[in-house]
Amino acid sequence: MNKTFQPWEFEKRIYQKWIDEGCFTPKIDKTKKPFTIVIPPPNITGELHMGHALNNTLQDIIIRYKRMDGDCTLWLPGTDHASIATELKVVEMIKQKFNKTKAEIGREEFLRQAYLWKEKYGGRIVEQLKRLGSSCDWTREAFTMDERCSKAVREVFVKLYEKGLIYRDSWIINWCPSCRTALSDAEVEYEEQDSHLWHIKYPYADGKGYVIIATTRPETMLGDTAVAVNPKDKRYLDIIGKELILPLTGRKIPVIADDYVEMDFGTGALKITPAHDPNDFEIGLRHNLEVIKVIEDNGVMSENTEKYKGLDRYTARERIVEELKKEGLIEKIQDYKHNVGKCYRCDCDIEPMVSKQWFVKMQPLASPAIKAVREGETRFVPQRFEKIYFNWMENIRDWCISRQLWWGHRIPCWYCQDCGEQIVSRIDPKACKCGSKNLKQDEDVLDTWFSSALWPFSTLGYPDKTEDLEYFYPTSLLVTAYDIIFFWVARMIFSGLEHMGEVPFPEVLIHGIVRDPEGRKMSKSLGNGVDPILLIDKYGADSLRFSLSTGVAPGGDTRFSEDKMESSRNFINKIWNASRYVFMNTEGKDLKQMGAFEYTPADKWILRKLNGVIGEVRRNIEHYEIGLALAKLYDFVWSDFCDWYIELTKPILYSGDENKKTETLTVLVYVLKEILKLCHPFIPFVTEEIYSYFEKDILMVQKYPEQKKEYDFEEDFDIIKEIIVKVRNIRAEMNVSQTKRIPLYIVSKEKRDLIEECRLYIEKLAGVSQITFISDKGELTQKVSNAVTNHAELYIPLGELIDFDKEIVRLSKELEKAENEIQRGEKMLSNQGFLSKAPEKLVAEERLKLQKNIELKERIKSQIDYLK
RNA sequence: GGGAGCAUAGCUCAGCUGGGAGAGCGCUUGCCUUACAAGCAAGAUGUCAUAGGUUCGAGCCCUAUUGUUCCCACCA
Repeated sequence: MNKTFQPWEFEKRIYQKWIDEGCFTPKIDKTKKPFTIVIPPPNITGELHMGHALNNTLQDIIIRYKRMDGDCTLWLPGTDHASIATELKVVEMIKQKFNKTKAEIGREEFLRQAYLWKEKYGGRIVEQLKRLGSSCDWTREAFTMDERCSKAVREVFVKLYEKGLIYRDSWIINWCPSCRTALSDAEVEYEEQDSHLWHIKYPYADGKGYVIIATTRPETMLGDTAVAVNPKDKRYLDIIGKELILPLTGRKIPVIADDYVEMDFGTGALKITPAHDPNDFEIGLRHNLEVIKVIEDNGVMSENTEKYKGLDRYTARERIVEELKKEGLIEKIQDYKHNVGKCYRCDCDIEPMVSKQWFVKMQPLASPAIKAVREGETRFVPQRFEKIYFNWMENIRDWCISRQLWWGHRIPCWYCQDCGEQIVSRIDPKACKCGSKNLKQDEDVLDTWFSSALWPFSTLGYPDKTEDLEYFYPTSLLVTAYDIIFFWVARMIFSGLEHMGEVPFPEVLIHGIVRDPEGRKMSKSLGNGVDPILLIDKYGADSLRFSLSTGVAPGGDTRFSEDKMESSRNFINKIWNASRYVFMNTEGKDLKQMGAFEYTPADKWILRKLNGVIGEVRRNIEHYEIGLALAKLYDFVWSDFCDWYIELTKPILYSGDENKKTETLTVLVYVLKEILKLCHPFIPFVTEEIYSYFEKDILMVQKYPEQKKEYDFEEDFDIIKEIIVKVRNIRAEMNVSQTKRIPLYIVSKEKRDLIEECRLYIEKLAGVSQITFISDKGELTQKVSNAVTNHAELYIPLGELIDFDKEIVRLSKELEKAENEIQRGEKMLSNQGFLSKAPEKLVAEERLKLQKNIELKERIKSQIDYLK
């Protein structure tokens, strides 16, 4: 074994071994409990980022744990076609390669190029997931546009259409003028921007005066078809029903009354543009207003705007304001901050627009989905995210699912060019009812999230009743970041309920996002992102996994810094070297059976500790408290196993007693192997590699450690530890050289046997040359330094090294501590309320502590007197 | 406008059902001790944001306040 841990030497080899042995592929066994996780499919356009790394590390920890614990586990991987993101990439690629636009190259060729692109680059993220150690069943890898998933998409679309839950209509939608497609509400992000509130005069048609309206979007005025006021607004009561002249157009528009208008905002008069504002659109419907579209799909002014036609919407805004100023129709311009909708893919300003699109009717789907979570069929961890879910589901609007793109699932609807019939069908129709064969398929594709919503069952074979679907659905757990609860989690829940009649998973583990060392979100524009692959190259995948999962609590964000990578690597190196110590001492030796010999006090101590940590780690993982589990392992491995147990084995290994040596090595190897198993889900590569030095078998398929009753020893080895620490303490304070061995005198009545048995440990670990038991300090004739523990008084003759003043100061501090403790205990025990209401066990414990502290105090006091 | 989270050592954060404040990094001192200097040993460090309340007992529960981060809504 190398002196230091060198992950690049074995990570790829070990991953290949797991693959070759088929360790990731479950064998369906109906007598076993299935445990299934479907991966949140990364976009084929994506490069692995820290968010993916965190998400997949958590999934892998849980799935590896469940696999070792005996469940029939499936972690089903795959990728998402990411319709907008991929389309943008391919458009760019085509422009560079052929200097052609989408329209010029045509749909068929575009799709051919897109598939070529996908073949070339789409698999990259999958390779990156493998570097991380993800134990996905790659034989079941899915893609949202593969045959299986596409079949599910079409089935679901047709089913919902036939049920009347999918419809096509002209409605106000979010339009991205840059991506040139409609978007769902969830795909719009709002950002506060500095702007103005323009107050514009709209003259009465009868020529007497004007109404002033306030707007943030003057360019849309060309599409105004009314001005609305609140019916209760006394200022405007008499003008309701009057006509106004829309400036710059001369068109006549009415003044209408609608409750929606706030009286105390702006002027209390609101211009109504049904074609370009969602609220105005609703008002327009109520009042039957004309819809005049003034902005085109590409963000320029439409032909309805006459002389502004072809201008960009923001240029048009400036022109219009200028002209209004010229005509004296601008009352005032206020500075104003407001929220502007942005496209989540390209960051372009969203234009609300009336457009003919496909929608999913949400009400009937949302209600059961709300009920399911409310009744606990699906549980969010942590629970607070349920509120977010409810809030969204309860206020949901119909879901716009059509996208004016080519990369995606084409909408399975055909229009008869002769009779106008609309045919929605599972299979491509040959002819219309009217006999015409002149059919044209809808040009649009579906929202990417429409197919991801089906992921937990489409990947398992739906709509076919496959063995996988039968056995693995519903899945067991979903692990995802909180930022896609709406996009994905919520939609999977209602889709699962609707199409499978059952929630897709009983639990959702929500985690946070990875931030930079300053707590900022990692982003391309800030350039503060870190490439997980580079980190893996430098420190190894295990270090990255450890860094990401240490300190994570469900739902919490985590800050990442390279310092964490170093301390993670150091910990792994610690395990590596502890193993090296064990390996070097056991190589080629025959060991005994556990239980076939007498354990030393140190053995009993470590076995008991091991039992404790097994219980805690198991419980933490079951509750998805990954960070806590890891902290406990860290502490056990480093402090208990390495710092103490290994050191305690040295006196025995370096003694000449071959029999004892073999016994100690037996325990040492046993505990180490248990540690490797315990740590394996978190740091799979290094544990597997180390295990191979000891066993031929594969570690990842071993049984996860369980607590063993026979290791729950009654032991008081902590007394020995305390003696060792105290002696070391004196040595450090008295500046005794580390190599100098010193004699130790001990007064101990009740623990003398134990101390006697552990003599060797104390001598070796505390640098003691000889332990002598005495019955009273009066027996000592030399000048001694001393320390007191609860079970022993320690005396160390140090000759001239002793500084009595220093000693007295040190002991006085300890005396003070003991006195404080006594005070605290007396206060508690003199409290009637405590005595009568606190648990008996606790009261008894406090009594015992008090007793001990009083004894301790007396001993220290007598030491101080002795020194004076 | 509605909602949620967070506030604990110099920094990053744990602290599970209320019962003597913890870790890592950093810092001080001494050590290359035959697994490991990516290390060992011994240390120092806290008004648990503020003010009330519940309780025998509060970092933890309740109320208010302050600061901070985020999500949703979109009054033009």
